[in-house]
Amino acid sequence: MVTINDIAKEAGVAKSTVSRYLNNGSVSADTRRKIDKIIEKTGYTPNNFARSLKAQKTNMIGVMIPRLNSASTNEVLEGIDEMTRKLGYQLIITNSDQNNEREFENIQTLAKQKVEGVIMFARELTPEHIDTVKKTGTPFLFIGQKAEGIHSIIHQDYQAGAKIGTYAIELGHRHFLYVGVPEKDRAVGVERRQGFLDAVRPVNGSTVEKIESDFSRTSAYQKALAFLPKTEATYIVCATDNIAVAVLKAAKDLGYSIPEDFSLSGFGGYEATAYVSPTITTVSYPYREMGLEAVKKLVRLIGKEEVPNISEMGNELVINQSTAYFDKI
Amino acid sequence: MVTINDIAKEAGVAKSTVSRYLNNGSVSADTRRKIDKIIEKTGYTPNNFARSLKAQKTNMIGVMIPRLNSASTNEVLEGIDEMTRKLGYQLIITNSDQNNEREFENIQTLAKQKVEGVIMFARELTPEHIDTVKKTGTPFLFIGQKAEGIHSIIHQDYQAGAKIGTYAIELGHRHFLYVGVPEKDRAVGVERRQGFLDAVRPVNGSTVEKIESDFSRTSAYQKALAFLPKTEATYIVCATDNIAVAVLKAAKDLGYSIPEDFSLSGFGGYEATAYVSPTITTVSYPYREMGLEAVKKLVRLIGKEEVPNISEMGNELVINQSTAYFDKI
DNA sequence: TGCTTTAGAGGAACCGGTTCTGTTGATTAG
DNA sequence: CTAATCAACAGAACCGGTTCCTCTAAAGCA
Repeated sequence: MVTINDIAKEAGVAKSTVSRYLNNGSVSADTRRKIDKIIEKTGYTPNNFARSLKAQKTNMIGVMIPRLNSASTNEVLEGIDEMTRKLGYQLIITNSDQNNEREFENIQTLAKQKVEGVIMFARELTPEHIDTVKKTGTPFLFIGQKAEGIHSIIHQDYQAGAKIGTYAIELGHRHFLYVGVPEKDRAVGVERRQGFLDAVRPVNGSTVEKIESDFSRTSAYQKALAFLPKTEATYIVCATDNIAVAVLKAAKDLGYSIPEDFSLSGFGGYEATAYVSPTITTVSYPYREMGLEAVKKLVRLIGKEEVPNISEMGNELVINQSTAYFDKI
Repeated sequence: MVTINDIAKEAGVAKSTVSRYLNNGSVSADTRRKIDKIIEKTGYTPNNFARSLKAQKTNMIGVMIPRLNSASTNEVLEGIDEMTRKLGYQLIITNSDQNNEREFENIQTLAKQKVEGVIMFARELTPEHIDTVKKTGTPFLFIGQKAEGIHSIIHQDYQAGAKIGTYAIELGHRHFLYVGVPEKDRAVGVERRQGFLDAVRPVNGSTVEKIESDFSRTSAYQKALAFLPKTEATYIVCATDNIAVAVLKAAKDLGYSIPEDFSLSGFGGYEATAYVSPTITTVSYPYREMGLEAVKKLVRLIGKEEVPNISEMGNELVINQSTAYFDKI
């Protein structure tokens, strides 16, 4: 590897001069030209490690995601990437594969890497998570879940659930099937559902059947195949767009028509909902903006500025073809 | 920040002792206990930079992707992530947003970061790319495209195209519409198409109309809306699954039935093709395996082992519901 | 008991940069 | 003409680790 010493030696100057050349200036035109040429020739690039070591600043931000193949995660990531670059930071992305052990590991790894802050896509949050995070002393920002004493940025999941509930009731539906996800994910598994339930329950004669899937399409598809024939629901609420796409597919494969036999909706606002037939009604979340906000907020945290503990992102009901009036009342 | 010096001072030992404690051993049980306690108390984590600086080894691998919201990229990334972790490396992911300038920038950034090797998802490859890469002196591996003098791992795109061509001819189709992507992406834009054309052209009376989209669904959807009504084709070949999903949607919106009015196929084997109706015939690519292979190959390159210049991954025709015999001959 | 071996620890050098201090020769002000 | 100023550069210290060399005291051996 070519180092600053090699450059200095070859140019016949002190390495401090080369360093000055690389940074602020105060180098004569003559020396400048000499160094220029040698760097060009050798293809020298300064070692960022050595730099960071002295500067006590790594300019790196860590991101921890639960899995790589999630549309929502990737949209947030795009936002993070954009803002990160804009603010002059470098991203280190680690994947935990939805595995708690690997999350702990990754928190450690990022700490060793001396990233200046970490954005973590939270799923299930155990006390051990909170503990590990606090021990690092590194600024942390959770995305998607809130936790005592740690800054976070979340969706208004309860409100999103309520929007769907209210909308479905307005359409005249009274019998619902809720395809949910495990409660370990509080935001999606509990709050989103609760918002829906609270909007629907007060209405006379309403019923809600519940089944639980995970976040994968295969699981939702299987559950739907088994459950659709025996439900009395006229409206199927899916906890995510992915689940909705899978349930739609299952319904079609069983010979049902959407929205004639069932109305159907998801949450998220993924592109996929617009490229199936019928297009799926959903609540659209501002993923990209969330990524932008997350980085801005983290950077303020790094700079030890005052930042509100919890930020919430809004969302918006998007009515598509998969939902219709229940006119057989 | 807590450093090894702080630990040493507090324990009343030399920092070399603490270092030995952290690494190989040769520390008395007594001292070990003392240091143990202090590290626990202070939450000390060794600074990887300082370590790398001395060790001349960063244990980092850089990955450069063109965009974050691509299903195929993410599947390859999963494979990369898995193998990377297995072999004890740390991933730095940079996104170039399909922008050449940013690719050059990122190559520089990764070089400064002193990653031990880089896996780059190649799109358009200009001489400047090759040049920039070679100048870094860092081991590089291209995914998806080959380039003179740089190692790469690619799909058998020509063969994949030929598979679709042969299959469509067997079904009795003679008139084709090829929805392609720009030729700047040689693998997808040229070779995949050429494989198809070479399989189809020799057949008597066959015709191929061509339109060009980009990799986005919106673009493909718009083009299809305009073009489907006037084509004489009975089989639509889409250069990617994403395009196929969009064309399917457009066809439905125009009132066509698939495969009754048109047969339709894609390339890639994304999950999405299985969750639309009808399911889409495609060629399935081993993305995850490609990621695994890529890291293995790169690590061999880093270790200066002999590695074949180009590795090819196979692929497999997956027949689904979107293609049918053309029986009106 | 005396000599050799070895475990455990300290000290210094080193990795590749940045930055502070000091020196020198030329330029400018008085 | 002398004193003050300044640009340009050299040299040394430092960042937080690792590692090599050296020293000492205890253990092993004859």
